[in-house]
Amino acid sequence: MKEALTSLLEQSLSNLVTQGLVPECPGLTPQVDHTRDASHGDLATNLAMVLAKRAGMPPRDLAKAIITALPDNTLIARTEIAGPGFINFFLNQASHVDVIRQVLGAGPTFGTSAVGAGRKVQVEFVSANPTGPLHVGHGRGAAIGDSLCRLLSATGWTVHSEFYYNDAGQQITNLARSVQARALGLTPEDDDWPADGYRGTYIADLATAYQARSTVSAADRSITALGDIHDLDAIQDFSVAWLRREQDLDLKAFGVTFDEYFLESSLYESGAVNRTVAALEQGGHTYEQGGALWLRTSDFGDDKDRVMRKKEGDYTYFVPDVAYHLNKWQRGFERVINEQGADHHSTITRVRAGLQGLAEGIPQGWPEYVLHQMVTVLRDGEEVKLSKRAGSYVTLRDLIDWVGRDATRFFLAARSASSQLTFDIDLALAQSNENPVFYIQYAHARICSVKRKAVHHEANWTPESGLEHLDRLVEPEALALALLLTKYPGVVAAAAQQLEPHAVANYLRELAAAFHGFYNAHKMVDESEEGLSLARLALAEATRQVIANGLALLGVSAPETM
RNA sequence: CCGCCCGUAGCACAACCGGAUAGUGCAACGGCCUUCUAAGCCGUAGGUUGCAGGUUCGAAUCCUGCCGGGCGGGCCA
Repeated sequence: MKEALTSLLEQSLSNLVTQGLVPECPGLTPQVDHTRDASHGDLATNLAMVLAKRAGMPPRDLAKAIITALPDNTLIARTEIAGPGFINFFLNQASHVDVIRQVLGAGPTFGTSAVGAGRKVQVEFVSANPTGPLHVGHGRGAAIGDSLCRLLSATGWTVHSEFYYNDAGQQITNLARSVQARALGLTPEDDDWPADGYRGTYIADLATAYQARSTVSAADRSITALGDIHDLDAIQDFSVAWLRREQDLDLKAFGVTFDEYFLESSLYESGAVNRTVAALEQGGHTYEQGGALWLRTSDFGDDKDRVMRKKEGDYTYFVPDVAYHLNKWQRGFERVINEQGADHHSTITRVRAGLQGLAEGIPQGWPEYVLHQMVTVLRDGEEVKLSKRAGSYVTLRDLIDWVGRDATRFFLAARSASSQLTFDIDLALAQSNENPVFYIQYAHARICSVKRKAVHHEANWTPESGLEHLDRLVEPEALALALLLTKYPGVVAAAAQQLEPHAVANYLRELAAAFHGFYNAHKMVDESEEGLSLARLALAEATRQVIANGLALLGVSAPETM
């Protein structure tokens, strides 16, 4: 609809240029927007105000000229010049309801597009190290990252989702020592407890499982415990697998899966880390100082240089990160999106600097990042700290258990990633039945109920048969609802393009409200009004389809009954 | 001291990337079920968009400076 009007305006413009009223403006596409207020029409453009200066005409006069130059069409009932020079378009009835036919025809694919053209994009998210259960922050990353995958896929990209984790390193050694200490009967309160040990109760469970010689299977590995509490390597291998399985269960409960799990250790084993360092040295981007090897990241926009290899000979964390991203590039991902917590934002400059130093032709802004701000968890009015070591943090599993999967996903994905987020446990509990997600799901279930009713009423009362009676839809509530449906493809396209899943959530809330209003104002199934009832059924079904499509993008279920 | 993010109604958040009278949910108040799901609808109340300037037809949005909050600025990850 927007596109149709934009094209009409472009024709009007070229007419005006021909007449010499307006200078040529290459690259200018008229901006058509949905209005906020129905009294401003269905759609509006600010074109006259944008062009007024260049045309040397008052905006309202120019608006009049633009309208006069519009080609004949069947879409617009009337136009209006308003305020400082807006042109408001009032669509005719047929233009409003035509979308119903489109939605029913396209079904689950309504709103999808092919802008990605099948190109490869990799989305890395969660990437928690296997040292504890997933916390709320990981949950936010999972909700946003998974939704991004769905959005990109819906807009024609070939999406590869990936989870990267460190299965060796110092943190993992601490983990193994902690489990060993538990197995030896120590508790975090004892003096002999490892200095940087993990204190959570899951460590005790892990120690018990290890000593019981349990077998655990995670998404990417399976192992049986040896049970020898003096074999630190064995404890470490088992612990990693055990925690990977815990995280898998959390993600599964959250409805999130990955195409690939990538191990940091593999970058060392394959020699990729060493090759990366060698390439950076050859490129002349490194120097030695104080016994350490430094990378001149300041040549690439960092405010100071960074250590790559410590005095002791170990690499710092961002070196394997650079090697990892080179690997992504070599796998052919022209586009890579990393979704991670904002506390890691300083790695962006370093990783990009390292990649530039490799001179592999990697674009400067590659990879892209979506950073989500921290989640603050309130309980009893007090902040619960998200400390992995403390073991007292709120886990993703806790949230799912308390408020349910759908509400948790919606809550975490329905807000802009760049905003800090307060997750008030008590509020979430108290409002679990009044969460916005239920409002949307309820609209879906209601429509399903109406359809059941209609089918029982008369054999031929199906939404599809309503397509012949769309001219019966004339009430403001019906037309407003139909107009909202036309916005959906644009919402999906914008959300995918801007990497903002929360736009879909906001739209769905708006759509559900429009439906609830329509439902309450008009009887859907009325035996004395067959044509009208059928038309309303068609509109309801189109609404249901869009709600289902939108909820799917957020990974939220669309129940048929509630 | 420097960098990134943020500041919108009592609370949690939106605002189609510069548009018209700043919205939604919760909380508060008043109505609506003998009829399709009341997890709903209709209405009332609630705001100097942190503060002060600037840019322009037009600013919550862009620029500058303050104030306040979060996260970074480790040879930690």
